[in-house]
Amino acid sequence: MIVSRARPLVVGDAFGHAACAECDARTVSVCDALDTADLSRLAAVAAQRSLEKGRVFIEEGEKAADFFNITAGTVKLFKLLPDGRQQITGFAGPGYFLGLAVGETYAFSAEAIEPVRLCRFSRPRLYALMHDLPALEARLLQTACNELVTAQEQMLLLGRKTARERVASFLLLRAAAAAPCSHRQTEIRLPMTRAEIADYLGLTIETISRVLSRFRADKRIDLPTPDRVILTDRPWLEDLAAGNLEHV
Amino acid sequence: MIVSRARPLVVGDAFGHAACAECDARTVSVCDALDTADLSRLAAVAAQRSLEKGRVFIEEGEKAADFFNITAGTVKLFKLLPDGRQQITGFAGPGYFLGLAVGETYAFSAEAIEPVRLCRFSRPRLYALMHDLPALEARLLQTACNELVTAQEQMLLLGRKTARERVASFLLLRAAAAAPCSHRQTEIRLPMTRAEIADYLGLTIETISRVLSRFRADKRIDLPTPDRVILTDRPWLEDLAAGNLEHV
DNA sequence: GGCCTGTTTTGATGCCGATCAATCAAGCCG
DNA sequence: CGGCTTGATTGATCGGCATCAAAACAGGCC
Repeated sequence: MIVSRARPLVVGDAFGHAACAECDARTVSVCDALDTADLSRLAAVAAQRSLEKGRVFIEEGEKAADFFNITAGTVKLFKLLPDGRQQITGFAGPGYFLGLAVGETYAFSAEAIEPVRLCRFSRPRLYALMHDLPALEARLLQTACNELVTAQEQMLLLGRKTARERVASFLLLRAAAAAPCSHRQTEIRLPMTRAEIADYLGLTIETISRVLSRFRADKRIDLPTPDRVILTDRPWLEDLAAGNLEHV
Repeated sequence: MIVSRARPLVVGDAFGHAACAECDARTVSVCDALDTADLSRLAAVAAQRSLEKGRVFIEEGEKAADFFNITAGTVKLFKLLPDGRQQITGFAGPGYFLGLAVGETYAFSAEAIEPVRLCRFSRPRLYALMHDLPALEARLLQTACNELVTAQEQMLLLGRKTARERVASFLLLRAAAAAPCSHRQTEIRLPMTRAEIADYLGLTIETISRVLSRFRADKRIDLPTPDRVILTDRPWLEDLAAGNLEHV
């Protein structure tokens, strides 16, 4: 449930740019790399869309025709095996740039797990713009490197961490993702279901639930509702996530 | 054991460029994106090095001062947990561009698992060059996207595939990596130990060995020596790796 | 050859997390 | 209110891979 915040009415100097001026994701997205004039050019090739929860808007193997920039809500990025096994490779919130694909087709699928708003860019148009705006290309490279680092961290988690370490890492990751909004908060919101957490961490629903219950019993976290978590012992969680404990 | 091939003596038109002309990795690396004139500029900021087996030349957390381009041999990229658990995030052979790091520090370590030759670029110099040569920057973005796709595939493997599926995927990946050299070969060489395969696939040495033995008993592969594998039933391996079997 | 060292293979056992299954809590709607 | 649905929690049991242990093998060296 995204709070639909009241937005100030802004009269833009260019079509589309008005939307950028009031965009919540403006300062944390690739758009931040551009000055006002160039942002207008970017906005000119963008189209805004709203997606209801559950909507799949990228399908693995489809022709990669568009890039996306999330401005509100959360999406999951995932890959499937023929028998239905699912691996979620990441959750993308406001500011996330999406669609960096090699070759002609998407390598993953994407689904809105909440109501989502996003900007859509046609691939050839964005490429053309990249050619003109080195700052944009540099920013995308930077974004890709960030993702790469995140992906490597996730491989360590999936390949070598225990269930408890994975869940601790996940909670801290969520806290970090929410941090830019209001610093040092101990309470986090989980917009995804247990099944989605499980598919992200390479575990099962039951294991997620059990580990969270155990954390609560040990007074490391609190769970007022299933989708709200309060980190009551963050140092301990950090040690666990880093692999410093695991004899406890 | 890399075969040290005899190289033709070439007189380059610029210092360093001579080395490029005789470089085995030239056509499959980022260097391929540049024309002769620009390649000279790239070569001018490069330094060649040889590394013995076992040499760690990038350490996670260290200041990211250099980029590297492998020209011969194989290196492993990995992350460690404090208690020694290791996750290998990838193996890099000739042509691989290395060091794409966000921020100031490397996010992973790198070690030569064979005798290695590589080109080293100082980070600020390469950045400066990127500014001048859009083709280079575009190529690096492309490289980063490729890595991202590979990383996502690996997350699926680590999070959701069984031990047998992982090993099958690994063998096919090795075959594909060797393919550019001589197409459709059924024999592959494994320059890494069982321990390294295990740390790459999120398994143990024993499991790797057992699965390979089982594959051989089932006449899916042959193992003339521990580091040479012949894929005798590639279609079956492909089905298994894709997750289409696993009732067998 | 014979010894040494490190890797791979094979075997016996155990445990963590998966699976199967039941209960619980929270909407939603008639 | 009660029946229905969906997601979360808790319990009982199982199995795949890890762990522990030992044997087989290979290469290097004298």
